[in-house]
Amino acid sequence: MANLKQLAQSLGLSITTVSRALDGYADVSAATRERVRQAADQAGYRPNASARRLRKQRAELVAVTLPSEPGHIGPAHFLEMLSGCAEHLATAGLNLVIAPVPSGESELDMCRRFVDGQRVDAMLLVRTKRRDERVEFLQSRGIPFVTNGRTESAIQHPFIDGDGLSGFHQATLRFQDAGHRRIGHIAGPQDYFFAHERKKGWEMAMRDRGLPADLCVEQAPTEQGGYEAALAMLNRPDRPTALVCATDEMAIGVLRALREVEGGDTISLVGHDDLPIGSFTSPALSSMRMTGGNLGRSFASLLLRTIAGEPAEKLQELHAIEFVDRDSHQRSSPAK
Amino acid sequence: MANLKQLAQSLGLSITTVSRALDGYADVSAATRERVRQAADQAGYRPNASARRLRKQRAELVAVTLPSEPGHIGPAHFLEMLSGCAEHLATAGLNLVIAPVPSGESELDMCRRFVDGQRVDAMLLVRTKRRDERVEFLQSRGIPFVTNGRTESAIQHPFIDGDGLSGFHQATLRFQDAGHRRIGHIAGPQDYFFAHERKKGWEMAMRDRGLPADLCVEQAPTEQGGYEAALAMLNRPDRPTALVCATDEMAIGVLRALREVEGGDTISLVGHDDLPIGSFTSPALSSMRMTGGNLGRSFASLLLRTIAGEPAEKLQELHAIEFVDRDSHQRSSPAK
DNA sequence: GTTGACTCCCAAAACGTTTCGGATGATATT
DNA sequence: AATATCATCCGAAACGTTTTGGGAGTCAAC
Repeated sequence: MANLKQLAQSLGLSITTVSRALDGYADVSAATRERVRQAADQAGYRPNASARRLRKQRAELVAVTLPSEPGHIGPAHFLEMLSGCAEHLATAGLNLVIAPVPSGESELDMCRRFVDGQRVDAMLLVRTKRRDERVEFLQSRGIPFVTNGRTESAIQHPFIDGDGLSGFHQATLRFQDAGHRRIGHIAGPQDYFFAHERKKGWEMAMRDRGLPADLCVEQAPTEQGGYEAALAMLNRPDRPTALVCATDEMAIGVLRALREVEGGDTISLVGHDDLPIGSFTSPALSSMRMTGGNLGRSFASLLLRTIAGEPAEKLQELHAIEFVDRDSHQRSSPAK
Repeated sequence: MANLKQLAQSLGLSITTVSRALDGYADVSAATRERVRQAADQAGYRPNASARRLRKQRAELVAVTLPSEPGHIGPAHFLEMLSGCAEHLATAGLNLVIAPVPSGESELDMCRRFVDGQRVDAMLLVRTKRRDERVEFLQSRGIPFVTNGRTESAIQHPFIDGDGLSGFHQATLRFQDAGHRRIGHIAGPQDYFFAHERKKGWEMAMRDRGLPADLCVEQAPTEQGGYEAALAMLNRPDRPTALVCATDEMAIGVLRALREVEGGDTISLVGHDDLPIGSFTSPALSSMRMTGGNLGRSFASLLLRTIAGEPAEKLQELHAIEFVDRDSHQRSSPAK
């Protein structure tokens, strides 16, 4: 409501002094500072955001791009992560704006809009592709950004990622140790870094034991995708006895397929992401998850540090994957 | 990168003319307009957002408050709704910022921060309570806002809501028509408007047929809450034969309880929200959903219209509820 | 009584845009 | 030939803040 000029006038002080008093500068006497603070409190004064942003040449905003895949925007806990991120950013005076890609516009155009209009101080990119044009653009412009998931970019950039390769490697080995030989992989779209990495982990484990890595179907990372991929795979004569699934959402679709095909209830399954819903499926879904605590907070911290100018090399977090043992990974001993 | 001054200089024009040319005013000749546009395009010029916001006294931002209930932020499709809203707002030059409530701060303080700092042109409130202090505050300040869910506020305000009372009334009647007499309700927290409304619908239907409305347990609107509520209700001697559940998430918890108690597989169940996951549970979850198409887009439209000054009375949408028949609502004929 | 240090305060510029109120010629009207 | 009309353009103010570069006054030291 009120602005600095009015506040200054009512106090018989200059705008400068009021501004500096509120910012706690030492060159205003303690008495005046207190008097100003009281008046500001009482008037409910808050500095006008646009004016400060203009003057300080900072947008006080960070944008997160939302993928526009039809009907699917990311795992169910994604919003929770964003919320944590926004909350932590807010302590530094930054707000988080969500930036879905409008139909008819590319993700690149959207980044451009935000960057060239100086609407943001940094960006958060999710669902990175192996070769990601958003990353290339932001690097060329020198805008700070952090990605959720690595890329194959030649230039380093800050990221947080789970070590999906190791995770899927280990998970596949576990199935092998339990006696499984025909272990299938329900893969996500291979242009996504995470999906490619998880598939490589599975492949590596199969090769480790001299087994063929041929039971693989690629599909959209959704319940429906998992369902369709599983149906396709289970109709093969060399049907797998265990499935390693790129995401929990796909795994939930797989569960449905397992209920529908004969003998499906003997097939073991593990997903990835540890969605809360996993405890409530039937059978309860075994899964994997990234270690490392509050993800949103970590993103916020990385964003703040990259804005502050820390080098990318120090802002890369690769977290180990841990297993979440529930029921679906040991439904029966593998036949033959 | 470039600003108006540089652009004007390089064209040998005044700042005024360049600005007006880009905004398509009629008092700059077609030839100059074209010349300016070309130069602007080529320089990748975008007006500085902060400067425009300051000058136009508009924040070009809308904030949506995120509930801070521990571990739960809303139904799984909530982000999708936000994305649709953000996308539509963007066509009017507005961005959507997400505003989680920091720990130690009330939702009210948060609204205050946004409003008094003139950081937003409007707010979107979700998970409204029957008596909602955020609503009261925004009304007192005269800031445009739209709510997801009605309130009991004496003053009208724009909202979008589903007619939960009718929906739950109808659903309960359907169970009665199928022969059920003991129909329970798994209720959400009653200070939420939607939860209260849904319970009233169930109660009304029970009373319609002279049945007691005593089989009701209130719990957190989460899978866990539904699970616990169901366990409590199923251990009663007068165990229900059918359950009407305030949300799908609670219903998914109920499904788990039904698997764990003896005879649980004969109990019918319906939820509300039509989460995508409902097709993939076992049994597939019958549900209800609000009619009315793209919810996010509707919110955006209401927000724009209330910012434009349309009266609240014209900005209230109460949508009918439709049923989504899958398997869980007819698991067996009711015993006795 | 001059100098220097120190405390407290302020005028003015700057951030980049939009917009108000003309100014300047050229053309049409009387 | 004077006047009105029109098409183009522009200077300057304004939005509300932060920050630069002092200015005035007090006090102590020389």
